[in-house]
Amino acid sequence: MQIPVKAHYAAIAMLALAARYRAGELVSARSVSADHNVPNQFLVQILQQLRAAGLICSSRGSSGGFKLQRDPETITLAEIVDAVCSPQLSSTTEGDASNLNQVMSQVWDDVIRQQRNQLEQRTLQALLDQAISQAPEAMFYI
Amino acid sequence: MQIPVKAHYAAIAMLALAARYRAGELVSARSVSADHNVPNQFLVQILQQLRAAGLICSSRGSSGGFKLQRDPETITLAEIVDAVCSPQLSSTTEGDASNLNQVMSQVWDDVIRQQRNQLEQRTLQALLDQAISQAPEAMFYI
DNA sequence: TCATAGTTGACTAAACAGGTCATATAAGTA
DNA sequence: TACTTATATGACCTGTTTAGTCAACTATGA
Repeated sequence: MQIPVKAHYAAIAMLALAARYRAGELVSARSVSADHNVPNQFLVQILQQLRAAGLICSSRGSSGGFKLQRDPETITLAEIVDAVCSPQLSSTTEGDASNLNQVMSQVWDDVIRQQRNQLEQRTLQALLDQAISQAPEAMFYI
Repeated sequence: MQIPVKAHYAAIAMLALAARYRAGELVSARSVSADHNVPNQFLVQILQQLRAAGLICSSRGSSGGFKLQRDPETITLAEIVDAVCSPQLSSTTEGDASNLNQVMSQVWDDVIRQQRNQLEQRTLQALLDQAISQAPEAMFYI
């Protein structure tokens, strides 16, 4: 019932890439970690997972970096979280004896499902728009 | 983003006590763990935390046990979860440089807050009613 | 060629999850 | 009083996850 820092960093990185998406620019891991205060090596690990999930792609060499694979409108927060968080195996709710067990399992499932809905309803573009609207000097901090 | 089993057990125990609340009966830890398939020693630990939180009280000796401190209508799932889960210190969101950090912090806070609302809106009595309505042989399984 | 930047894999310290065990203490019952 | 049931408390344990770090390798543009 707590958001992993890893998911936070992943979202920040995706937003940083989204900000440069229209321009078609590559963004380096180093610049993201410097601009947004994310531990560099940890970020690298996270970016690899985002790449493995097909959300971003990369190119090497000097002036290499990362960019989004798809339009920010089509990427949801749920996908980002899924890419960097554990498999989240569904609670099997096996041979419970009592019906209290069953009722509570239903309740927890419902809570989890509603939370997931929230993540699915937020697109990267919407988050970016929110960030831009809150930036004091427009694009300066992004 | 996963419900601890500890919270599940705590809710089961509270429901078991709620079922006997009107009759004013004490319920032993042993009977709860036997009826609902909860590890006994672990349950004892959980019951102590619920007592420390003021949700239940206990009496010792043979034919001792536990009972609710308040009416099931006034106890929410949020209180139960809080009683057995870690302090959940609010994310301080300290000196973040970028506004992407700020925006994402807001988003996570919102997600957490909505989840909490869900837990606050479910009273122990409502859960008990749900369990009773789903029991094949009425009170037999409770 | 050489600095830059992504790729890969191993490693670690600390916290948390999900418990168990042993012992002490209190209270009802015979 | 002795016995038994049941709560009270604290230490302990195993495995997994979190939040990282380190080192070595590979590709590529200038």
